[in-house]
Amino acid sequence: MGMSACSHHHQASHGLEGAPLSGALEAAQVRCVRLNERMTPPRRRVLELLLQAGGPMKAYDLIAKFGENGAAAKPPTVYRALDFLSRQGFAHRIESLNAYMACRFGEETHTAAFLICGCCGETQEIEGVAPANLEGAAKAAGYTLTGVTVEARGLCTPCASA
Amino acid sequence: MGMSACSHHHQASHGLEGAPLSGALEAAQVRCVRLNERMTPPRRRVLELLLQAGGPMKAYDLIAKFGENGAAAKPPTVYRALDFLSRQGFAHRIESLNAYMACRFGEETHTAAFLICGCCGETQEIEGVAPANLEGAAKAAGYTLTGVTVEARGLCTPCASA
DNA sequence: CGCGCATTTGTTATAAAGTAACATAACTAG
DNA sequence: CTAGTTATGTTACTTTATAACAAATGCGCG
Repeated sequence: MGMSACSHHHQASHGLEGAPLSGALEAAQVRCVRLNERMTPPRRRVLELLLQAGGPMKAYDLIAKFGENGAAAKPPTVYRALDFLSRQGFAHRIESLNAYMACRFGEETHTAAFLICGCCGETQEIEGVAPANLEGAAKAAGYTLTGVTVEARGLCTPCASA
Repeated sequence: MGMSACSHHHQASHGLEGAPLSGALEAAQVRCVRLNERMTPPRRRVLELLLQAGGPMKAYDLIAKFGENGAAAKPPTVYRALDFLSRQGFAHRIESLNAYMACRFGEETHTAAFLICGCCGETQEIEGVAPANLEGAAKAAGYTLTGVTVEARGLCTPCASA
């Protein structure tokens, strides 16, 4: 759930802007065309906000920032865009934060895993940490796997040393 | 979030009752004494409901069932008990379901991992599936780990064959 | 083209999940 | 027994998310 109270606010921004931002949006667009999916204006706008943020965003912050001129969106507009972006792998829901984040990696379907600082909220998506033995345990229990969520809690360097 | 619609409702109950139930409650009580923690009536009651259910329960279902004679609890009563039970390892929050489940294992602190059927909701806690390389990835990113959540989605045997 | 179907969006309303804040009570150490 | 801490009771509210249905848009096809 929430962070522990933490007095030191560092939080490098990590967000995209300018050419990298439009490049990432363009790449998403291209990928949609290839997959026969539609990158519509609201979907594109939500992805843009996530890429600009460069970290986890709450749904209602997206809703508040959605409109170009300070106007908010209606909740379903943003939730539907988030559903789409998650289905296509452009974004992930971070369950333990009730937040959403642009996917850092390419289109290959990976096991999304996150390192979350419990103090400042800094969150990184990481690769290659699929749980060992999970396949075996699932098989033993008679489950066919469709996806795995890994969310690791910890302290980032600045928070640990403060 | 929710399950995919699914017409077949099997769901073996897995819940405790009678002697096994009171035994489990007694064991929790004993463990609390040893750790100098207090197994108070509301905490005990919430744990009892979780053990009886034998599977994930929503907070508001616990709230509704809390009172002995059909009376509901106030939300903070149950949420506080759930916080306590989670801290002590008697229960886990299942992030991707917004639900809570009694811990199936003993007191050793383990990485809680779950197999969740996306169709019928059947959920099992499993052991020994800590993510490979997570320690390394965390270290590389400068994180000190404090805990890990693993939630695997899939289809249980009845749902897969239906 | 223009008709029909599927997908997406707009909109209103409401459900579900969780917490803040503060008063009261119960344990526990001295 | 009294002061401090921990837990509970209670009211009110915030945050998060979805249902339901109407309007619009895109898209294949005759």
